[in-house]
Amino acid sequence: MDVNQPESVELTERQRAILKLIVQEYVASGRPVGSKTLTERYPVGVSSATIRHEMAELEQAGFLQQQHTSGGRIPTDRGYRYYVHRLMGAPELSSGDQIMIRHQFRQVEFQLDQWVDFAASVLAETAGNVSIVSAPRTLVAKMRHFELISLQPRLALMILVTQETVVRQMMVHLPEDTEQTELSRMADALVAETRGLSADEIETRVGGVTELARYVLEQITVGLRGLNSVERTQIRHSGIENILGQPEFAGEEAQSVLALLRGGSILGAVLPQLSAGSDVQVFIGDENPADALRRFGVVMATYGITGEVTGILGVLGPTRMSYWRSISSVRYMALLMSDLMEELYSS
Amino acid sequence: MDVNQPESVELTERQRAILKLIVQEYVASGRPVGSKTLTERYPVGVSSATIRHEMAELEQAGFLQQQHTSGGRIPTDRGYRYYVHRLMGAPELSSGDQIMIRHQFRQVEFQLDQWVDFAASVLAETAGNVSIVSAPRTLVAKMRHFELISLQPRLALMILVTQETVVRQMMVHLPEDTEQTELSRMADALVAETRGLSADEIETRVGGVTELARYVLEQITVGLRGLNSVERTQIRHSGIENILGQPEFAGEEAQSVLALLRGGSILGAVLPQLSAGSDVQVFIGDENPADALRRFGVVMATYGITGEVTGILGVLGPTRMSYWRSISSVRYMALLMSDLMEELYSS
DNA sequence: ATTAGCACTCTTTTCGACAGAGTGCTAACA
DNA sequence: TGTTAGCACTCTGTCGAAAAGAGTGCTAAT
Repeated sequence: MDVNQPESVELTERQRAILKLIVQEYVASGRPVGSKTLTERYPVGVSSATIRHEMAELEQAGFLQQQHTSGGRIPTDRGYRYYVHRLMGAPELSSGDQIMIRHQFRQVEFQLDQWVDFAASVLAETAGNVSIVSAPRTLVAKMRHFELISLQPRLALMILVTQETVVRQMMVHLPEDTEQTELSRMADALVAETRGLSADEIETRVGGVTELARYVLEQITVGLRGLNSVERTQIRHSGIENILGQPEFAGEEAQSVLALLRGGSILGAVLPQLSAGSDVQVFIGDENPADALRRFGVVMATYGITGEVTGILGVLGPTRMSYWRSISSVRYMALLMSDLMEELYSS
Repeated sequence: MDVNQPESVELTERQRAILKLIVQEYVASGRPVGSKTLTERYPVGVSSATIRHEMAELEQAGFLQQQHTSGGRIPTDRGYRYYVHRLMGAPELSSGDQIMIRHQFRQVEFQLDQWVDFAASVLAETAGNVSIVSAPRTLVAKMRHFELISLQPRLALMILVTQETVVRQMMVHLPEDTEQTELSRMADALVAETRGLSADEIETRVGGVTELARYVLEQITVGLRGLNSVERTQIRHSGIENILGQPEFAGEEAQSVLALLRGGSILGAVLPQLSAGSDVQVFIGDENPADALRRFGVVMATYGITGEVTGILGVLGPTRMSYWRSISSVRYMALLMSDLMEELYSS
């Protein structure tokens, strides 16, 4: 277990049991849970008065909170945190689910883009939340191949393939009228010269011979840089429906999620906190750096091959969400995607 | 004006004025409109009783409907239809908006994919609804160029570029270990042979020499066919938040929209009705072929170059939506996208 | 043809009462 | 000393009646 910062305060065995039940009950029902329901619904060996007593202490310690004087208690962010860290148990997807998911991936076309899309939708499904997945990004994109295809005398389509087989296409306005044959010849020459180089290296090491070649090289560096700039990183998301049904996201709240996802600003909100390579990371409510996420729980992980290609993936839901489900799903999906990357890039 | 089927019934001048006001008022407020509010809010020259009388006739004629015995009237689908066809006036975006949009497009990278995305978001914004945009599709994709890039001895990345400069990448498992040089040589030869041909033509006319070449050709036909099969047509959408705030899409209704968009089934629901090349087409409530769209208004248009490349684009909203805004936005956007296609494909 | 007036219908809001759920505290109990 | 039963109290949610508001159809007068 390495699901973020530990919790120092010690609770009695019974308090922990009660906290656990409260979290689970609240996550399941969505309604604040009181001492009586707890004793009725679960075979705790004590009376409601005792539970009340313990609840009061848990509240004192900051694990529970009351929204109204009467009306049961709900976990605080800290309560969730304790639950996730100490009470929840090891989150692991059932092997049935694992096999099913892995099998589904085999059905999908062998292609990065599709994997990312698919991962987003599978993750949304298994975690029952909104999922977000970024396409993996290389630290430094390196040229593998490029093509120039003449469209008009002064317009060409440039197709750029990196070492990591990421393909990017862009239109290039040419400084002078140029024939396809000429373009092809130049491309061949430049490919030979720039293979395996990064944008920086191309810029310093390679001197263009003709003006045209210089211009094309410049475009290539632009293209390569574009591939590893964070701003351009695309985020796919899926499963907004999952979150929409829930009571806490009635009207306005729903819009805020949508806005978050559309602008792609989740990335900015979440990314700074993520340390690559570690296990699944969980941010609950206030723990989120971004204000907009204060009322959400975020479960993220990185995937890929450390030091080479990495992407992020995770889910986003109300603070009151099933962390067990989310964490197990995210963890497994990160593992799976890493495997796939390994497979794709082993060369 | 050519916004779909005309309406035969004749109304008096006053009835039309009243219908127009009712539609506008209802679209704006979302609440059924009664005779009194109408006389209070607008300078109609008659009393509420007269309005009531006329309303009763409009209801008889099928343009209005009452949800409850008391509580004002709302337009029927037919009422909207009449409004759109006869009362609304020519929908045209303000020239300011037009210039702004066109200018924004200049800022975007010169690339098809980006245009489609961008069109979706601009359209959602200006129409204030959910927008859907399909990438333009050629009737028959024709080969222009392809590349094979060796990844592993038996795995290559194939990049396929059509005459229309649509790029598709796919992984190809090779039947035997093959070197990059060998792949390149074969690709060059096959490109020369297949340039300008469609999948069908490639299949019949070109006989592969080696087993490998035959296999690659087969993959190419698969790739080309994939590009013009309807099922694969991707739909981008944008602006779900716009629709979410509205009262009619409180809980469950919202989910149905999401489901529609996610599955990509809107395409299937809308496409059959669309006749290419004509002006903007409007489907109001029951006029929609698909059951799922019965409570929506749909405004669609095709764009592109007739007979060569066409895509669709449009918006989707509650029946109670501003048709004027939607139609003018869709019309302008279709025009703009057609211009861009023209520019891209003029060669 | 229009309109003022009227009786009627329905929806929405408001308000009080009441049940339900939960709490804290205290006193008794083991 | 930890546990429990009991009690008074608080707050929420629901139910129903009453009132308000909006709209309608009809009729009779203009």
